[in-house]
Amino acid sequence: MDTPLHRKLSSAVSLTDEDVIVVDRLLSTTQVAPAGATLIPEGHVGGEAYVLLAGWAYRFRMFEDGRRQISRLLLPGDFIGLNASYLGMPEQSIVALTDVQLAKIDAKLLMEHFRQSPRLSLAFLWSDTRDRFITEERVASIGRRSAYERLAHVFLELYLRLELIGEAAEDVYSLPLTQEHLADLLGLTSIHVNRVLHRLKNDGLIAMEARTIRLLSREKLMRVSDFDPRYLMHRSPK
Amino acid sequence: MDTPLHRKLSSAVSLTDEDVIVVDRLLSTTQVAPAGATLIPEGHVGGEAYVLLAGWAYRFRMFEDGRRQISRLLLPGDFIGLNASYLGMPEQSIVALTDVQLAKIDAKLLMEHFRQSPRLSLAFLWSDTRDRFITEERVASIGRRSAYERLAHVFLELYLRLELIGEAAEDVYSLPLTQEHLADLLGLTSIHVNRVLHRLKNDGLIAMEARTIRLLSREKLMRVSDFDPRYLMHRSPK
DNA sequence: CGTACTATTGACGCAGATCAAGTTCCGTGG
DNA sequence: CCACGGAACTTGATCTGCGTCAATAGTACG
Repeated sequence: MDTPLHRKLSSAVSLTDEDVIVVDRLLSTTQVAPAGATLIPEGHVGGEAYVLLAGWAYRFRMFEDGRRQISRLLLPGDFIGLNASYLGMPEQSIVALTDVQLAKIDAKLLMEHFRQSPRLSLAFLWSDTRDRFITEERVASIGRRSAYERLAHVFLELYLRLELIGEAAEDVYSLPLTQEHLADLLGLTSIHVNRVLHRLKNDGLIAMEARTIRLLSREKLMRVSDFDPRYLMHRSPK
Repeated sequence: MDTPLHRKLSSAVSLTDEDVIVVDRLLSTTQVAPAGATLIPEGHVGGEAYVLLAGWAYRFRMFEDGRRQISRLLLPGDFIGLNASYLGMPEQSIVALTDVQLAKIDAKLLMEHFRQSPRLSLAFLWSDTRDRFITEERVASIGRRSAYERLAHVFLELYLRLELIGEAAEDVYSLPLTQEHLADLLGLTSIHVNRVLHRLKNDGLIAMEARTIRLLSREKLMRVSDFDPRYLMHRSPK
């Protein structure tokens, strides 16, 4: 098989055939949900864990007065609520951004497998650590980068993350985020995102049409945003 | 023994005597470093892993033009570079904020122990997940909270984290951060931190003298910052 | 073709940055 | 015990990136 999850895990470690079988079995019970569906409700305890097989989702913090901050974007191959489920701790809300396909996974059972396959547990540790690094780089973005730099940075990040799972190539990928999503992800308003997006286009850094983005100069985007790809823990970190 | 690490881990799971012995053995080789010392240099690969036994440290991202963002504050009982060490991946810089006492740990050996003690590995998974939630809440802070709210929030967070390890009680704790550290942690300038700190004092929310902070009204601080303690995954999440 | 998102554009305001001086606090050495 | 030097903290004046408010225009779908 050649799913996003397989690509992702085997980019980190060389899985044996047996590992692959274990992973496949994990993904056996699939289901779908439409865009906008709540996958994990706010504060839900001991909930289910999933692998996102197709489509995008996001995890967010909602404030009492309506402010919203997206804390993490979930792409195909990413885990949803795995740690919280296993620990029996509450999760933040997670909502489907597009129509999604999910595989429900049994967290306890998965942890059981880890005891048998060091490679598998290493791959998951890698995935977990990478998610954390992504969030820490987001802190750096929101805390210290300008709006222009933040957008440049996130478009590069998404390209590399999607490329890893075979969903981006030749500087082009499908971007289902609205300007409001981008704003909530980057700590901005959608109005400002709109203006800065135009600047990026005018400056010849990106082109967008119909939910598709093209990076016209990764080189310039990297320079602009002081992009250091090491945090993504991919193989050939430029 | 009753170290911060023991308190932290046993707050999550009930460790057996044997687990405690394993943990103790991990902490056998201790060393010290002065305030300002670099514990992990930028981009260092396959480095050492430590447990912070005493003192504070921080992990940060430095930009080419000198901007700095602290991505994580490390308190006694926290792990330093554990995942990165085990995975052989590069780490961000980590610097001692105060004089610190460290125990070098062997990441491979520790992972070995996990295979034998489910409780121990659960405790570490809890710690890891909690660190991630803390960072995600920081994203929410920097992205959507005002400077006033951010400071209120971080003072509550630090209180609860320190209380867990027995280093804060009765709304008072020692706060070795300078205003510049606070600024780099919260995505502000030290000048603005200074002004807002005065507002918090005038409003009767906190009092500070000689590197010690007193929370005069946790109630008000929580209201102001829309503080939801669940993300810290402590036992009695009020 | 209406209803409801989503994107766009302009005018204006403000939280927080920047610039520029001080001042206070300490640790250190004479 | 005091003088010195460098952090750390203050305070004021001014500027600006981004937010807020308001209105319009696409677009998508039922």
